[in-house]
Parts: sequence; structure tokens; C-alpha cells
Amino acid sequence: MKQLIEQLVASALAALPPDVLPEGLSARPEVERTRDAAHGDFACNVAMQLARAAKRNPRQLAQAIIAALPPSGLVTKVEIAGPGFINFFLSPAAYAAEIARVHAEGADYGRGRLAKPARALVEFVSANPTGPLHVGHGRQAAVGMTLASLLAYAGYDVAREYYINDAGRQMDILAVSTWLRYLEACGEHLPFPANGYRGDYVKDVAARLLAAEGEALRHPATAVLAALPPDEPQGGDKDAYVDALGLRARHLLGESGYRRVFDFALGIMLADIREDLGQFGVTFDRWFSERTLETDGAIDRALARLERQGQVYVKDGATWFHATAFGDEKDRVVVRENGQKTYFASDIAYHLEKRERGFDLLVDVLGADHHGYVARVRAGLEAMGEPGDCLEAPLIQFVSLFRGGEKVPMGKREAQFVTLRQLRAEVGNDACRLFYLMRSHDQPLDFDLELAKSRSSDNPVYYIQYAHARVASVLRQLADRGLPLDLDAGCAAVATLEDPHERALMSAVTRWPEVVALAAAQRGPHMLVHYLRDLANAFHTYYNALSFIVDDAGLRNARLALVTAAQQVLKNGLGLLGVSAPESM
RNA sequence: GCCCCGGUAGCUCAGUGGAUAGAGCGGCCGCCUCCUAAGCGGCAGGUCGCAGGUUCAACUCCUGUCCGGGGCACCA
Repeated sequence: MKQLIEQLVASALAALPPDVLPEGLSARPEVERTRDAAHGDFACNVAMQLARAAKRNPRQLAQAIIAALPPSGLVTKVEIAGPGFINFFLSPAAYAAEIARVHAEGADYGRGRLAKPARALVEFVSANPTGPLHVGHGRQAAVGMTLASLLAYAGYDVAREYYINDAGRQMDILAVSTWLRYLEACGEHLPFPANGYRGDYVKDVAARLLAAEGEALRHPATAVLAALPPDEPQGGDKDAYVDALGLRARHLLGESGYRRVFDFALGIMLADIREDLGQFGVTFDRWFSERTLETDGAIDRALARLERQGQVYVKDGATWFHATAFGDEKDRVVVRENGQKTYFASDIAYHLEKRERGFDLLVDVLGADHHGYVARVRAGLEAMGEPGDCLEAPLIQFVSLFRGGEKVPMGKREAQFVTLRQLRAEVGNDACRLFYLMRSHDQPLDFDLELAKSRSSDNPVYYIQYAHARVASVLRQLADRGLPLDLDAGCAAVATLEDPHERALMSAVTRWPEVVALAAAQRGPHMLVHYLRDLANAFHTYYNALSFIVDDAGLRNARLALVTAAQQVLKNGLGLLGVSAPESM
């Protein structure tokens, strides 16, 4: 509908004589929904934009534009208001046609098309597979998944990806932790490292390792602990201690034995994460292994490309990337003194690889604590000759859980560590997804557990779902009374609906395609939630004000056509959010 | 010190340069012989942190500043 008005304005501008509007003036007319019904349905600000350049006062110019508007049966009235707004009043027929479109397009109503086709890769969660996902990852999962769905709905060709950090030191620490728990299960007595993974899940992994391998990986505690540096509680360095343990493990187990432990732990953790996310309705097109960057030569390709562009130099035995030349605050090491490539080298290699696969837009959904990473990777992309602005990195702020007004203590150090699984079990997937998406991602989230569980009007999940279920209930009532629903007749008769509640609901329903386009452009899935709440509110208000199942068949069908259109849009919206649209509650 | 994100109603937060800044919760007052009251309506509640600037128009953009949170490794 917005497009319709935009086209009218554009042709009016083109038709204006040069003495009114000098040629060559650039204007980008903005057409927007009005807030107040007294201002019509849409307003355009172009007259105010062009007034100065055209050397005319805005209202005068607006008058000229209105005079040049091509006639349209879909617009009943055009007014000049305020400082020079042009207000458009749509005819009932315009709304009726749009409501008919909702029914015709169904699940595709609101789907957009890009002016130019583009492929987007949304990478999200990508948590180290060293333990179960926690509530912070849950937010990244919900936001990433819905952002990807939203971009796809808006017309992007989208792929979802999880980057597995399976080559780093953290994974070595997990392997060591698992092995130590395994040795304990074998009956050895050893202290657990201060920097190890202490969670009970490691004991579970160890128990399964024991079941799979028997005691083949067992070594006496004395051999494991011999001549190690002191751990932190003994006044030593916890990092040095755990790394020394890692070397010891490799030595005693041999490279292949160590690999077995490492890969076993990795496999179980990854399977756990995949299952957790799957149950949460979050899926990926690809799980990308960091290790393959090395084996496939992607890192070498990236380094070679940097070198070809003259962006690397050697200092102190290490190879550095000249990141400051691309806006980063300091230069970055890509190959260490000891010849090992850094994690940063993997990062830029991975992003170059994404570009090589043909993605135009790279979206990295990251935790807020990763913000320093963005400038670096962008600098790397630019240095390799890729456009820096192809990378976008929405930073997801932290989640705090509240129970009865009290903040729930979290953090890996405390034992009270709350996992995504626990949260989902407590409040359910629907409330979980919606609460995660309610706030803008750059706003810290206070997650109220009691509210999420409450089956009351306070809870936005139920409020929106209830609107959907209520329509289903009305249709059941209709069937119970033996009345048919004639959608074609209803759509045709929508133009006869004149009650303000009806106009408000039509306005809300037909806004959906605009909301999708805006939310996608802004990368703001939370806008969908706010819109759906508004739509549900317009419906509930209408429901309270008027009966739908009335004796007059024409009126009845018209109202039901409108209400089922609202139901369709609610369903489309909830679908994007990954929240169910129940038929009854 | 540098970088990122916030600062809008008592609380939690929306707000794509436009008209009188919105919603939910909390408070107060109303609405079911009627399609689910898991709902609806009304009232009260604001110097949009502060100061400049750009603009026909600033909560929105720019600069500075104060406050809160996070980040600044040859870790991953």
C-alpha cells in the first residue's frame, strides 16, 4: 500500500512543470504511516524537503504536487496539513484489496524482494564447544535465527552457520579436564586444575569415555603429576599449570591417544549443543570447523593475499598485519614467533573464505564482549581487498535472569551457572524465544522468569498467541452454529466495514509488509515483536467492541475475512520469531 | 587512556529527521445474561542525562561532557 502512494507521489513530481519545480532537484520522498487517523493513512514530507530549493513555501508546493497527482480510485482524499505534509486518505476499496491479498498470499504475505539479489551469511552462537550453552548463548541463538529468517523473508538468499572453535587452547583444556575426570573414574587420585572445566558434564563425558575406551588411556597419577609447576592454589600460575598438564597428556597418551580424548570430548559437546539448539528450533545450514581452515589452506591463502597487498611485516620473529593502516588501534600478530598461526589469522581466513563462497553480506552475531574483534576482522577484510562494510556485527548485550524481583546469580565461577536447557525447561521454548527477542539486541536484557511463566495478560507471549487462538475459537463457534465462512464474499465486502476499530485493524494488518522491510533493513528482529503486540492489541480491542458472528451474512463474512487476515499475519510473524501459533489456549 | 553499548513515565522498555514523545507493568476508576475477562476502556504519571551545533523540522544527526555496563593478549 505504501508503494502505491510512493508511486503516486513520484509521478506527480515528474509531472510538475519546471517553473514550479526546477529540474535536477533530488528528493527522496518519504511516505509513512500516520500516527493519528485524523491525518489520514499515509503522509508524505516531500514538499517540505523541496521547498527551499524550489524557492516556494512548503504548503504552496504541496498544493502543486497534489494538483499533479494522477487520479486513483484507491485514494479518497488528499490534504495539506501542518507545515506542509501531504496526507493521503485511502478508500475502503484499497484496504479491501489488500485484505484479499493477505488471503491470497497466505504465508507469503509480507515476503519481500530485493532490488538487487544478494546472498547473506548469518553466523551466530559459535560458542566454544567446551560446555553446555548458557542463557547468553540462548539470546544469540534466538536473535541470530530470527534475524536470518527475517532477512530471508525480506528477500535475501540466506545461509546460517555455526563456527566451531575446535582448534584452540580452550579445547585442549577441555580435553585435559576430561582425561583427568576419566583417570578419577579409573580410580586414580589427582587434584583438579584451577583452570580446568569443573562442571559435572565433564564427569559425564569422562564416564562415557571410560565406557568406550576401557582403561586403555589410564596412566598412574604419579606419572601424570610428576614434576609439574605449581597450580594457582599453591602459589603458581593456573594457565602454566594447565598447559603443562596438556603437554603431559600428549606425552603419556601419544598424539593419537590424546586426539582420541580430544575428539571424543568435542564430539559429545557438539552433539549436546546441536541437540539443545535443535530443540530450541535453531538450526544451521553448516557447522564450520575451524580446523578445516588450516587443512584446506584457507589460512595460507589469506596470509598470501595480505602479503601480496603488502600488508604484513616481520618484527621480533613474528609476522604482523598492518591493521592500523585500516583503522584498527594496533597492529596484529598473524604468525607467532614460534611459527604458530594466531586465532586472528583464522578469523580473517574464515571471513575471506565466506567471501570466496560468494556471500555479499556477512553478519556475525556476537556477544557484547567480542566487540574488539570487529574492527580487527574488518581491517583484515579491507587489507585483503574486500569491502569492509560487507561485515556487520550486531553485538548482543548480556542477559540477567530475575526471579521474583531478585537477580539470579550467574557466571561460570559460581555453581549457579544457568544453562539454556534449564531456562527452556522452566519457561518453555515459546516464552524463551519471545523474551529473548523483545528487546533491541544492543540493550541489556532483564529476563523475568516469573513473568515468562505467568499465564496472564502481563505476559506478552500469551497476549499475542491468545489473539491467534481467539480467531481460531471464533471459527469453531461459527462451525458449531452450522454457519459457513465465505471468504471471497467477505473480502469483497471488507470495503463496507466502517467502524474505527475495523479501520484500525485493517491498518495494522496491512502494515506487515512495511514492518518486515523495516525490521530487515534495521537488522532489528525486536521490531517484529512490538508490531505483533500492536496487532494483537488492535484485534483484542475489536473483539471486545463488536461481535463477528452476526446474523447479517454479508457483514459476518466481511468481519471474518478481516479477522482471519489478522490471524494469518499473526501466524506469519510468530513463525519468523520461532514461536508457535496455537489454535486454542 | 582508547574503543563499543546504554541513559526516554515510579519500574522494564519502544520510537525509520517530521505533526500533541508511546507501550507494558505498577497505582486509581470502570466493562462479562454476549464469539475464551489469558480480554477491553478511562485517569494519573515526562526539563527524552547535560551543554552547544547542523536543519524548514532533532528523542533521532554532529561535537563536547557527566553517569552506568562491557572490551582493550604473540588467549581462544
